[in-house]
Order: sequence, then C-alpha cells, then structure tokens
Amino acid sequence: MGRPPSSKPTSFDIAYLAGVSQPTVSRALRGSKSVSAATRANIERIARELNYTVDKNASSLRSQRTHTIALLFFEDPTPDESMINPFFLSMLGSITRQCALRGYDLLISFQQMHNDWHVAYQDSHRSDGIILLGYGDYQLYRAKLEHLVEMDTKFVRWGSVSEDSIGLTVGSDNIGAGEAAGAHLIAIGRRRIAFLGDASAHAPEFQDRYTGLCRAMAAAGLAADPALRQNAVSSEESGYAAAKALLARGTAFDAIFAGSDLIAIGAMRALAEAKLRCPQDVALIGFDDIPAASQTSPTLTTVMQDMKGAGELLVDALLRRIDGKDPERTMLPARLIKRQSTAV
Amino acid sequence: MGRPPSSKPTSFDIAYLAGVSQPTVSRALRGSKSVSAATRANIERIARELNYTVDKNASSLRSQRTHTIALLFFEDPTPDESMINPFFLSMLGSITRQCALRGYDLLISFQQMHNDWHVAYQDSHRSDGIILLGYGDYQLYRAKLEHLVEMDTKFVRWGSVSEDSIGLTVGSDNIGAGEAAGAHLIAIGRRRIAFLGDASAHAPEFQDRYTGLCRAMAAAGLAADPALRQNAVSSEESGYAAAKALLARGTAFDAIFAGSDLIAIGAMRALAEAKLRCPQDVALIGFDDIPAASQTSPTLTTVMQDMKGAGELLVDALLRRIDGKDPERTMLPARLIKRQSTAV
DNA sequence: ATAATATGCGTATACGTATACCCTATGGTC
DNA sequence: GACCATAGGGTATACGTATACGCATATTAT
Repeated sequence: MGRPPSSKPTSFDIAYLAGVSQPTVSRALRGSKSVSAATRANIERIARELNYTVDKNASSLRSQRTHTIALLFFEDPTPDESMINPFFLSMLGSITRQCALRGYDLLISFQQMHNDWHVAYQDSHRSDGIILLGYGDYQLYRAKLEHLVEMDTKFVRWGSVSEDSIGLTVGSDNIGAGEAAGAHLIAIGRRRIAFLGDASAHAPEFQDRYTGLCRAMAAAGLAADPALRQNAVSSEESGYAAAKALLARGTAFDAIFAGSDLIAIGAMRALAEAKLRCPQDVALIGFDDIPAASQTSPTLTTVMQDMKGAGELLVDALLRRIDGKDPERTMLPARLIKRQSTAV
Repeated sequence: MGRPPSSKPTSFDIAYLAGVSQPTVSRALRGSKSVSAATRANIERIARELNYTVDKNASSLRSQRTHTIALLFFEDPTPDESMINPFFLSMLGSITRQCALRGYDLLISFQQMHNDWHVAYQDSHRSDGIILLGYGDYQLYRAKLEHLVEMDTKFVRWGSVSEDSIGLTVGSDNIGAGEAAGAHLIAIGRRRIAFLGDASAHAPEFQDRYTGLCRAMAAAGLAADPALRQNAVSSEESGYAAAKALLARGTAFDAIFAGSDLIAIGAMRALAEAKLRCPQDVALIGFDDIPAASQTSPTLTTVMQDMKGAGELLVDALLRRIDGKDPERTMLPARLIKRQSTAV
C-alpha cells in the first residue's frame, strides 16, 4: 500500500512504518502495558516525526469520551449584547487553565435561559460534562436542571452551596463570609447593622450572607433588627434606592452590609447625599471586590471571593463526578478586604 | 430489531420508526432536497419526539467538518496566572455570539507561546479554523504562523493590518485613529505633539498610530519632531518613565499622544509631578478606552476600538477563509472619545 | 410509444480510532 | 515432558454519520 505522505497521517501510516498493526499503535500511544518498551518507543518516534495527532472525532466516537468540558454562561437579556458579567469572566482564566492541566478541552457557549441548551449539550456528545455559570437565579430553570439529572448528564454549577441543591453546586462560603463581615463591623463598635440585598429565594447567596451576619451578631449577643433589612438587586441604582428607603424610614443604623459591591456603591452615594460620613457615621461593607471598590471615596471594604480557586474547584468537582466519584469539597473560603469604609 | 429506547437515540432509531433507511434520515435532517416533504416532516417530528441530536463526533469524522472554531489566547508569562488581558476578554463576548449565530461551537484555549499549539490544533480535527489573540508581538512565533500557512490551516489573528502579514489579519484602523487623534490635538491649537510608544517592529500597532499622527501633522503643514518620540511599552510604569525622560530632555511640547491608555496614565502622573497642568499646558490622548480612562483626573481622551465589531469580523473573516473565499474587509474604524485631558 | 430525465430512496462503504477476543511464543512448574 | 500463565500483538469489529452510487418509479420530451 502506498503511503501518501501528503494527507494527514493516521495510525495506519504509523503502523505501516513501524511494521505493526494499527491497534498496536493505538495501544502504544495510549499507554497500554501490553506493548513492549521497544515497540512503544519506536512508534512514539515515528508519530513525532510525522507530526501525528490522534483524531479527536474518531477517538471520541469510538471511546464515547470527548475529553471536553462545556462551559455555559447564562445571562440576563441585556441591551448591550457583548457584555459579560466581569465576575464570571474572571473565573474563565482559571477554568481554562485547569482544563488544560487535566487534559480537557473547553467549549464555551452563551445561552439565553429560555433556550433548549439542556437538550443540545446532553446528547450531542460534544462534552463529557457541563459547567453552568449564571446569575444565580436557578429557580428559573429548575426544570431543566432536573432534566439533566434525570438523563444522568454530568454537571456542576456555581451558586449557593447551602441551598437545597439540584445536582452538584460549588460556591463561596457565603455564610462564613457574612459572619466575618459582621464580626468586623462589631469589632469596630457597630451595633445597628443594616443589610441591603434581595430576600427572596431567587438570591440564595444574599440570604446566606445575611444569615452569616445574623450569626455574627448573635455571637456578640446582638439581635438583628428586621427593619434594617432592605431588598435590593445587584445594581448601583438598586443600592441607591434601597439606602434611600432605609434612611427615609428613619430607623437608626451605624453600619451597612451590602449584598454586593454595586449595591454598596449605590448606598455610598445615598449616604453622601444624606450628609452622612462614611465610615464615621455609617460603616460600609460590600461583596465581590470588583475593581471599582478600590476606586471609590472612601475605598470600599468588601469580601473577595477566590475566583481562581473557584475555577479550579469547579473543574475538579466536575471531573470527579464524571469519573463517578463524589467531590471532596464544594465550598470556598472568602476573604475580607479591609479598606477605608470601615476604618475608624 | 428491538429498539432499546433507554440509550441515546441514533439515526437508525429514527429510520426504524419512520420506516426508511438511515441515510434518508441523515439527508432529511441535513436539508437535502432529494427527500420528499412528507418524509422529511415525519422524520423531523420523530427526531423531536426522541430528543434526537446528531452525534457531533460521528458527523465530524465522516464529513471532515467540525463546525467548531478554536480561539487561542496567547499571553505573556505572568505571575498571576489567572489574569487575562481585559482587552481581549471584551472581544470574547462578541466572538462567542457570532459563532453561535453562525452555528459554530467555540473551543477556547490559553497558550504559552512556546508550546506546540500549532501542531495540536492543526491536525487533531478539533476545529475548522483558529482565531489567534495575543499581545501583538507575532514576530516571536513567526515560524509557527508560517507553518500554519504551509499546512493550509485556516486562521485569522488580531493585529496590525497594514503590517506585512502572514496569513489573514483583522485589526483596527490604527493609522486612521492616529490621524484623528493628531487632527484633534491640532484643532485645539497644539503644535508640538509628542508620541510615547514602542518604535520597534515588535509593536506595529504603535507604529501605525504614530504614522497616523505624522500624517495629520503633515496635513496641517507641521513636521513631526523625532526628538518628541519616546519609546514605551504598554504599562503605566513605562509611560511614567517615558514622560519623565521626555521632560528631562527639555524639548518643549504641548501635547502627548500615548500609544495606549496605560502609557497615558503613567504620563499623566509624570506631568502632575512636573507641575504641568493637563490639558492647559500639555494635552493628552491615550488609546484603548480602558475603564480607568474615565476615572482619571482629568478624565482621559482616548481612542475606543470597536471590540464588538472586532469579534464579529474575526469570525466572519475566518468562516469566509474556511469556505475558500476571501474576506471583504479586515479593518475596523476606531472612534475618538473626547474627555477632559484635551478639553481646553 | 419510447427514450430521456428527474425524483426519492436504498445499498454499500468510508471516516480513524479503541477494544474484545484470539493466537503464538516463551518461560516456569510439577 | 505435559501444563499453564504471561507477554506481546494480530484480527475483527463497533462507534454513528454522510455520501457515492445505483435502481426503481414517475414525469416529461420526442
């Protein structure tokens, strides 16, 4: 048989040159121990010379393993279509790297929540598993998640770990972080601590942060005043409005713990307008440590989530799940970043 | 033959249920016109009922088309491994969306420049084409690019379009943008315009921006003074040092065009230290419109590149190249954003 | 009416790999 | 010396799809 050296080399080409059969080539390159060292070395040499690479499609088809992970971003329908939540973007780096490290390819896709992504990715053999990153409100597609579980599709998602979970969830220790934030405020002498953040089941992370705050207060013998809890979604506008509402209500407070930095920045503006000094009159803590948090005046004390660790943990957890094992760990510690807004 | 309905449905299952042969199913679902409307409708109905999706691996293997694009990020080896250049990240959104729109999957990978990515991606049939995003210095892997061309691998990269290109390049109209920046400075009465940016062939974008500036000056009957050109790489430190050097040299100037915002911000600091007012004494223009540009004091006039258009154009150009056609357009207009640093 | 198309589909096969199974030589065991 | 395990690797085949080809029937042209 003539070997046309022009076209991409296959395992047959190598087999021919090495004087063995094609399966032997496959075995040698995949590390099967039923190939002699000499044969394997020879095959590897020839493969290198020919610039041979295993055809991923054929390999995946035969083995039913793609060595690929799909990353699905979910997004609110936003006017500016090219925006991505910077918070999740920062995870992308570590996810990519962790995948590469583990020998997996990474497939990326943005999804509107109403799409049939759960069908498209479960059966088309594009990936061995799925990572879901979204805006937290998994209630909206609970049914689809349940469908994934039913079809035994492997997936992990980023979210609130303590929540009654569908499938596997990885997330920051929001309760612990909230507790640390509360403890810090108490340590600087604050007693009347307000919380700004969505109280509904649609935002379990916010719930957890509030729970942590309450826990810290309880530990200090304080009671959380329900009147000091004000709803807000994660935006500057919403934070501004929430702080305004709180002020209008007239209930006294000497600190605010905001569910996110955006909320905190909005609140900061409301405080300034009300001629309240931060931190002297009202100390302020945010969450996320977005870049703007170190640019505000005063700079914002906040909680930094370990995005690098998050990406790695998501990948690790998913790979364990794919291998039929259970992940050891799904919660990540977060770190309090102390800045001027709590420096008294 | 029994149909085990438990396992993932294949085209054979559909064929059986529809009473046709498997190839007919394939033809029907791929839109071949040699299938009757009735048969096609029936097949499509059954496919929907079974939640059937085409097995991507088998399809790609047979057709030798993956309908997947690989996006390769190149990065300087950086201590913080999870950092991604935010500039390229902002392109990711539009690239992803454009891929989805065109029915392509997107494979993402970070690469160190020394790796053998050119081998791994050209032959393993993972993708039909490659998008390369990096830090501009393609000289460093010129050989690998030539290898890609030689192997007839389809790829596009982001960079300086005017440069003597290997393969297909998409980029902003740096010359036009430089010209616009120069024209603006001249319009506000500036005559002695300094340029901060790398003059070597490693930074063709900077070269182009300078060329544009010279062109604008020439159009106004002015000559660019070579003494007012100062080397700098894209970092705040380097911009600071470059401005310092310029000031130390004592050559008079009333404006600075910086090759990037980071350089401009560094220069702004040097000006402040030298007790020079911006823009009154020295007007300043940057490039890129990074978020910080609107936070500086004074806010920074700069050039905004069309990242959304860039992503779309990269994908479009690559798909045309894959189809054997040549792209119509590879250059994107950039837009001058006027802020306080040139407001006199 | 007969030949020339076209329509709609079945038959056979290829894509490149991985694995179940089988076979042949060794070498050691009793 | 008959017996069995083991190493090393060949044979056959499956993974699920897409396409070249052929073959009827239906349609039109002549």
